[in-house]
Amino acid sequence: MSSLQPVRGTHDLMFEDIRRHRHIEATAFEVAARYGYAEIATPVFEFTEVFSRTLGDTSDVVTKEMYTFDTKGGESITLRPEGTAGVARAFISGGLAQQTPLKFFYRGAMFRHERPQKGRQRQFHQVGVELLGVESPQADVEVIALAAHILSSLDLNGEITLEINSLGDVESRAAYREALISHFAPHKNYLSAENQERLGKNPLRILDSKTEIVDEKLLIKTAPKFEAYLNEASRNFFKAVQDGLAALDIKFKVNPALVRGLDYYCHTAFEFTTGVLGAQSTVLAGGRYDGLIKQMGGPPTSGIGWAAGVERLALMMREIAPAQRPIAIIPVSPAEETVAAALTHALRQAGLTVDIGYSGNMGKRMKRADKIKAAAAVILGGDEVRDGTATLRNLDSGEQVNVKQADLARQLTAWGLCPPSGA
RNA sequence: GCGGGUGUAGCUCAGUUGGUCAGAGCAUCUGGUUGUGGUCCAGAGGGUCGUGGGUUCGAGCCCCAUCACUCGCCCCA
Repeated sequence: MSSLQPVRGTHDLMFEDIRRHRHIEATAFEVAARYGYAEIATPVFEFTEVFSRTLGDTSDVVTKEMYTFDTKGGESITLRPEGTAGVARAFISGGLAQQTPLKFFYRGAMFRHERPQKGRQRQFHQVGVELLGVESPQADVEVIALAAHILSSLDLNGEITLEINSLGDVESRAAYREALISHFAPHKNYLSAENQERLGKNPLRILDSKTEIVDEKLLIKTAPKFEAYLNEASRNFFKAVQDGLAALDIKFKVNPALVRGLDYYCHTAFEFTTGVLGAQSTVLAGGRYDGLIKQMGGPPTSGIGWAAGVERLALMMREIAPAQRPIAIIPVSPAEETVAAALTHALRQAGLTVDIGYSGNMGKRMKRADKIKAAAAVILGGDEVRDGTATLRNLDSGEQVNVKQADLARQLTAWGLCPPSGA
């Protein structure tokens, strides 16, 4: 193994890649801000129990995918595998219960020791939101609407569909769990080893397993439906969410197999998926977690949120051009380099994007200007320096004029090449 | 974690049954054009064939291991 390779499952982001990431994060934040969400940045690592307590011991994320290590002080800390636990911890340790409702947006790197694949890395990035302290189904609607709004703002290549489901409240879920167990337990032998294990820990998860075995398929297909076990309150809640989405003209499909394993999830679960990313089809997912903050030791507080995978969205995005084409300053000979440097500085101060090369004759510098897609070249030779002028060449049209150095910005504006200066 | 596939120049890839097979295009650099780019022409540089072993007279090609990527499972964003 070469030590000069990046660690497995990690990536350097540059050029087009990082432009896409920035664009996704900026768009997500901009739209979220319109909905009243404020940014929160929690630490990249937390005490291990922040995650182990919230994600539970049945979750693969906790049981085998976390980057956990001991500090010199003997504390166990973990690189965050997801964003919600950190926000919930911040809510508790900051005593924010007095300030609900709270709307948070976050972005950043997450870490999971999974087997890498396209759209699945060990260090990856998410943007996400959490809405804390609102019990009403209106919160679910808003959070889903925000997600849909962001996704449509990104102009993605490929269809994205929204699926939702209800996990009901505690009572409904307990009843359904019992029903599933009594449905599957007598035919346990038809289930795969994985599903037999789930039967004990997490019977809901059996519903969304992909199996090829006919008998198992049939068994899953004939399982009782959650709908029948939702109590009235849960049913009303789910209906309110669906009505709310319909009122906003947001298309969705109810998918009874869409489940969450952890106990603190309740009511709404939703996923935005695409067919263009292979096995990594989920692009954004979330749900309601009314039990989470209490389970972590805070005051009972309802919450709902989602997270989206930046890498996955980036894979679906069209090309992002660099923000601004530069102006290239080109001294004809070394004698003009000092003046050229001063002019470069002045134009940058005036708010222009200016590039100057550091070597080569004029022909090479022109080539470089072309390669970096400069909009115009400012040519400074002996004559120009003597007269306090510059030769300005429009690199798209080939048009070329001699102007006073002080008039450069004006001429660029006339050509439509000079963006409004920040000044 | 499990099961497949792939790995040759900076990039995209060709390399027939192991015996001039180390190549092409693009990119880069140089020159044609020492005050004018994008086109064109000519030329040049660049590869321990992912890495480490093994088989063989001989391995890019076969075998083993390993690393990375990739597809599916799993899990999830």
